[in-house]
Amino acid sequence: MADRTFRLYDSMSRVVKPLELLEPGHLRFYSCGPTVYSYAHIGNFRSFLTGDLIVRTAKELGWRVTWVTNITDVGHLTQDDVADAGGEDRMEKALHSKEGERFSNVWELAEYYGEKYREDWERLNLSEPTVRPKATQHVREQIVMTQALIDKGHAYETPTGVYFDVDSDPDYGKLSGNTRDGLKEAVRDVVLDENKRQQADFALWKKDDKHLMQWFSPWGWGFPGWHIECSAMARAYLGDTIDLHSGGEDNMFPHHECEIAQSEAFTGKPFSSHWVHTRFLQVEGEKMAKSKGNFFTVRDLIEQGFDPLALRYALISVPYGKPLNFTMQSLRDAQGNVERFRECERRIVAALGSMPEGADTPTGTDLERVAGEMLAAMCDDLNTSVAIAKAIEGTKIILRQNELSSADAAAAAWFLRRVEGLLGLWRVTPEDGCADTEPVVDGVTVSEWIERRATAKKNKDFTEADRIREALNAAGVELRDTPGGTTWAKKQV
RNA sequence: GGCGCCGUGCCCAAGUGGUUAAGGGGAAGGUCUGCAAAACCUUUAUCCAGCGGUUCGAAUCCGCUCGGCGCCUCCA
Repeated sequence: MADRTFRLYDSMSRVVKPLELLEPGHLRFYSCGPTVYSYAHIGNFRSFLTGDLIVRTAKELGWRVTWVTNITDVGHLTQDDVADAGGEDRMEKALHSKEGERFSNVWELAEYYGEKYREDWERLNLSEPTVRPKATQHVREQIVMTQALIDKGHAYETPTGVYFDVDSDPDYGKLSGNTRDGLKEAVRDVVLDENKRQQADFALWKKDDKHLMQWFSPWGWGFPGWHIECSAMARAYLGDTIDLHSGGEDNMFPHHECEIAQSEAFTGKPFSSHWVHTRFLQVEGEKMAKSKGNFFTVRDLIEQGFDPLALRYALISVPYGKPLNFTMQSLRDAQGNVERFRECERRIVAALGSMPEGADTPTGTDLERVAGEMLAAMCDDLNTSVAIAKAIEGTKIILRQNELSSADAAAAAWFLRRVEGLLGLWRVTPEDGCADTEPVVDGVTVSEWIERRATAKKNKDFTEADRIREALNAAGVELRDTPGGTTWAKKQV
């Protein structure tokens, strides 16, 4: 397994190529995280899930992974509007919105949404990053880097801020394909400013002593430019050159382009060996937008009763490099499939009493083969469609047998753990298991009801048996008669 | 205006030069069952928007036409 190559599309060279590590067996990876001014939506998470899947695949390959994904808790310009120095940024805008009324300041607002973001992250079963730095905790590094860029002649100060001099970087535009000539039009964080040398020059520091979040710097009170935070944090935790950097497709320009310019001008070394960008998702064939009424946050869908793992399934069912058409139907389709993994778990537990640990020697050669194909699919530019198909093929092999032998159950458990590790579409039911606490219906436990129903059935009292089944069903408990007896499961949406 | 993507069965969707075009949903039939549910099995595209070309050979490459979408601006 260790000799497998992990191939990913690289946006810089525009070709699928093996992920090459600076230090063999150790992936250093930075993913752009969200600006926490609101609840994260499913599009945000499609992009974060790409990072998660890369990390999972790398770990299945036995690599050590240092994964940094930031939280941007500083607001940035919503428009290229320098005339109005008190103009709102995204954080301020959120604070002044109806949603934001309950917060007393932007710091509280950022803290709140950052916390909610981590909750969604956990519910969608993303792996924990090694570090999750906040931009506000690294302002000092950003100031140091900005000062150094001035010293090296790559940046200059104006009455409104400090700007990166795009002309000082002959490679500027190498990621996005944008040329300086093509950048006559203003872009994000490219501020209209008479004092700038070039329209395309972008802000490293904005002078603003009225901004709600401000820090003191060699250039007075103000706040850092958006791009510099990622350059500073990536370097702080991962070093001058990293193996891989990811983000949404919209990050390619200007954000990542500017990060490359800053970091490489600062260190004189290549910034990242590999770039991965996740395509946007659409909803019912259209761009997801609040104005279109097809805008979904993760928590909306979960509160509507959808299984978080089904949402995860739907969001990773199409490879990251293609647009994903998210539909309610696809979410319902996903539900039954994540349930299959749980059904496998029930069969295993029924056969062994619990999920066995350390069953690394599968007796099921079929399962071993399928797991290998599943990993191979992920190594092939994260072909999640094929990997999921393989996971399902595995469940069929397991569920085909009505009762598992203990050897087969051990193999099945091993396979489930591969699905868990690589795709995250199944997770062990928690021990303390509030999730699986036995429901009590009308003051009687489900197992007691099952016994009463068995008695009724034995006495051919099918009316009573069906009445019990219906009552439990109405209470959200589904009964399943198997050759080995009756089991139950909570009904899914 | 600049750049780019997509069009595969009823729906979602993998496959991008060569055996029988993955997988999921749905539908139909079957096994099991008192009935149901769950699970499993079987069936469901001689064909990949249309037209033309390259090739021994194309859903996969090239051109055109039609249709849908995205980025370039806050956005993952």
